[in-house]
Amino acid sequence: MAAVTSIMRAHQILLSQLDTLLKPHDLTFARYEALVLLTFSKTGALPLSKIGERLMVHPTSVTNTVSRLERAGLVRRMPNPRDGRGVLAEITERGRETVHRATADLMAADFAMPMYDEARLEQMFDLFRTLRVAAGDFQY
Amino acid sequence: MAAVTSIMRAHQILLSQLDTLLKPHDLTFARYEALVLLTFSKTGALPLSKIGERLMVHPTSVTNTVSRLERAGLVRRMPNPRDGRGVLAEITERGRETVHRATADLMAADFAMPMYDEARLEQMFDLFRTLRVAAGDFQY
DNA sequence: CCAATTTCAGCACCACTGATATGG
DNA sequence: CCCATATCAGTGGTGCTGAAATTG
Repeated sequence: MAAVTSIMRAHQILLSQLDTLLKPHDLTFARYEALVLLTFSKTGALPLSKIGERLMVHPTSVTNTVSRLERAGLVRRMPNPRDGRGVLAEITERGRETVHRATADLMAADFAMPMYDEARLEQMFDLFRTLRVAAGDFQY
Repeated sequence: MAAVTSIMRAHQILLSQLDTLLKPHDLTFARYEALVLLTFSKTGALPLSKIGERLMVHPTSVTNTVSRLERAGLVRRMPNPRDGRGVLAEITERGRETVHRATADLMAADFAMPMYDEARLEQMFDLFRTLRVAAGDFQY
């Protein structure tokens, strides 16, 4: 139980600090994650379904997130040429610039975790890998 | 960054499973935490301000949480005899029964973390202690 | 007079359900 | 016909701000 509340509290603290760092860029962490995902894709565009799968968020939440990013001009919707049912979210030039600046800010703040060295960060990642695999995250 | 998203994902998975376990008891994890805090206090009653401090939640959120618990009959509001400005939230008998049943369910499910042994849970707690101390949690 | 406690109205965000249109 | 994709409307939960009433 102590471990559980520990995760809850850590998440709460982290998210709050990250959102504060991202606020000047008009981003929340959820939106930032979506943008980063797009920058890491080859063509800068992904079907909404893929985004939801990778970030483990509900389809309606993806629609909402993409709509907000689109209103901010960081992403644009495109019909999926390989599936008439689908929609692609494509990152715009402004989106790339924004993600670049935001990432610089986050890195300057050590992603709000300046108190850990590389070894401990890796330890943390490894610990949670077990949980995430059990929950079906990491679906390669 | 991988460590950060790792925490985010783990939290998301955990909270979802915990809330599913708590749903039959008409509780969310936030409300469960508040109830547990009350059962652990000597008199079964605490000022709202103390609850907010311990759980690190905003004063208005405490008001909201307590109101929901009160509507469910698990808690009742009392004037604070030692501070005319304050309000005490006192757990009711039904509240104690509910928390007891809910805790039994959570323990039966190993708090949604059956994949970890004691050593790893402790390791997790210790890792996050650093972050929480830095953020002013653990204000003894 | 200032500070602390609590409440309220209101807003943003996220998760979800249920229903719907469209296409594979 | 069934399934997948995406959207919309609506609900519940949480987190905050700003303002107010009450009391120390």
